[in-house]
Amino acid sequence: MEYTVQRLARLAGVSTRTLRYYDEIGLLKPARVNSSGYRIYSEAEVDRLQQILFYRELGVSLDRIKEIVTSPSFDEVRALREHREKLLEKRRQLDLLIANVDKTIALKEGRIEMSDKERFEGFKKRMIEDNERRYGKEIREKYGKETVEKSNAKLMNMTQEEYDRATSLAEEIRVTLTEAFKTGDPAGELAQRAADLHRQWLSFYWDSYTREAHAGLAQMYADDERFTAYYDKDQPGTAAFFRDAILIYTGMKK
Amino acid sequence: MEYTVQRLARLAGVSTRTLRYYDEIGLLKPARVNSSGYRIYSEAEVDRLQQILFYRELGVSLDRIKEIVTSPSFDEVRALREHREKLLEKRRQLDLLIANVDKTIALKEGRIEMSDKERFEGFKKRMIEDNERRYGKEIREKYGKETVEKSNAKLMNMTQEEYDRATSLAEEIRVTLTEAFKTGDPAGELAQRAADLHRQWLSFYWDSYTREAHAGLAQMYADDERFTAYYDKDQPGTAAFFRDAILIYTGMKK
DNA sequence: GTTACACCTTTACGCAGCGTCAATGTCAAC
DNA sequence: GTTGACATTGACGCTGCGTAAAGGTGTAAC
Repeated sequence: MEYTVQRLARLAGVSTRTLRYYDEIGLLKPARVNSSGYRIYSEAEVDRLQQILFYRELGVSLDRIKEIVTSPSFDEVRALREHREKLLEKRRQLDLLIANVDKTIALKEGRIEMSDKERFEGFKKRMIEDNERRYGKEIREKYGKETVEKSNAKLMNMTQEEYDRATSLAEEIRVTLTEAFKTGDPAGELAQRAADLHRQWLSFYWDSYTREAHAGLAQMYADDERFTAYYDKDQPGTAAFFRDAILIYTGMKK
Repeated sequence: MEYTVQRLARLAGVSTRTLRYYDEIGLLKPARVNSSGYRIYSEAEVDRLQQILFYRELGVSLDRIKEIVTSPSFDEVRALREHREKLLEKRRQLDLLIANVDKTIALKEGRIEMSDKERFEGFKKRMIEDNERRYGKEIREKYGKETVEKSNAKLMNMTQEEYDRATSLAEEIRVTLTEAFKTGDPAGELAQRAADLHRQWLSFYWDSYTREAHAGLAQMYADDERFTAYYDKDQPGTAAFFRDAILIYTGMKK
């Protein structure tokens, strides 16, 4: 029995375009081509198409299907297992999305009044996500993956009291720094107090403190406009001043 | 504060290409364009971008996001709800896929020995699926959706005994028909017996038997090569002969 | 003043898996 | 000889950008 494209297409329940595409990508070539250029398929191609469609229904990519059906020694089970993993990952993503959509709907409707604790948890998570989005890749490159993960983990484990303490520390730093800047002396008492407060603040996020890392961070503050924008907001030059203060504090500069 | 593409891109953690694309599709246009054609964004655009990215993370399509962020009166909750439905549907599909992949892996590994009953159930299902794929659309058009659904439902409800009986009936038909064909007389005893057996066979699949439907099916058998291929395999002409026999049996032809 | 270099622009192909014209050739039947 | 069904290749479109390529700007350093 021989089939033209349309006959085979109807037999298998696919479109002729699909068959031509499969020919094009070398997934299913016709048994022969007649003198007018018509594609002629025979039984072997019917079987192969059935196999192809079987894997397609499982969501396997045509590329992968090609590997599977062309090499008879191909490890189908392994391929399927890997495919399964991908599907599971997709589902996890989907579940996350759905949960987030649900939460958003509930929030927009005002149905859920978040408790302080929940709000706090959500806030911490968002902070991490936000930080990730903004600086994640860069910081990971500079400080290594582990440092960042640990920092995030530490933040997630902070109690609200610790968090509040860290937040008020940040505010204290800002105030002290503003005053210190007016003295113009990064080695002065005020500037050094700001640097010390910053060390305390840091230890809320960092697992272990080293003067080198602290100095490195200070340098980054001054180099990166996204940080300087924050410190220089009221008094341009503050970021650089703060860097100098920390460099002196950590002993990296006289 | 004003931003060039790259600054805004870094701030929001997206690529410049993304921003230019959003400009292109009218999702996020810059506040203004300077004399050299540079895109200049300001605070309002930062906010809007944050909103866009928020919905993007929920998996909403850019088209939909556009609707949401452009018209302030847009019913966000409804949009989210619809989006949620789509996500759920996707997950259902995924779950099905995963289950099928699991089954396939187990089968290929030979881990599960299907019981006769399971094998039978699976076989019935496959038969229906196969029939669906091959003839579904066509038959639905000819006989109406209901007939087909009922037929499928009946098949699924058949016991194994009934199923075996139907299968052996089919074999009996084949044998009888082969002999009848040799007599060359579609009105003869053998041919009419074959037609009667076919009626019995049909009643396993059809909810209600009518001579008209039977005759119609016979006509289809002879017209459709996918059926004739089956009947004419050993003796070409058998399909037409069988049609004549049934037409006589049903009184549609003298 | 120019040279370097980072940053900007538009244009356009590529990705998966086909759907959907469009323009044109072939085959069997009336 | 003409219709009508079926075949062919070619090419664009869909989503959401990534990734060149080719060329203009901005600004700091020499």
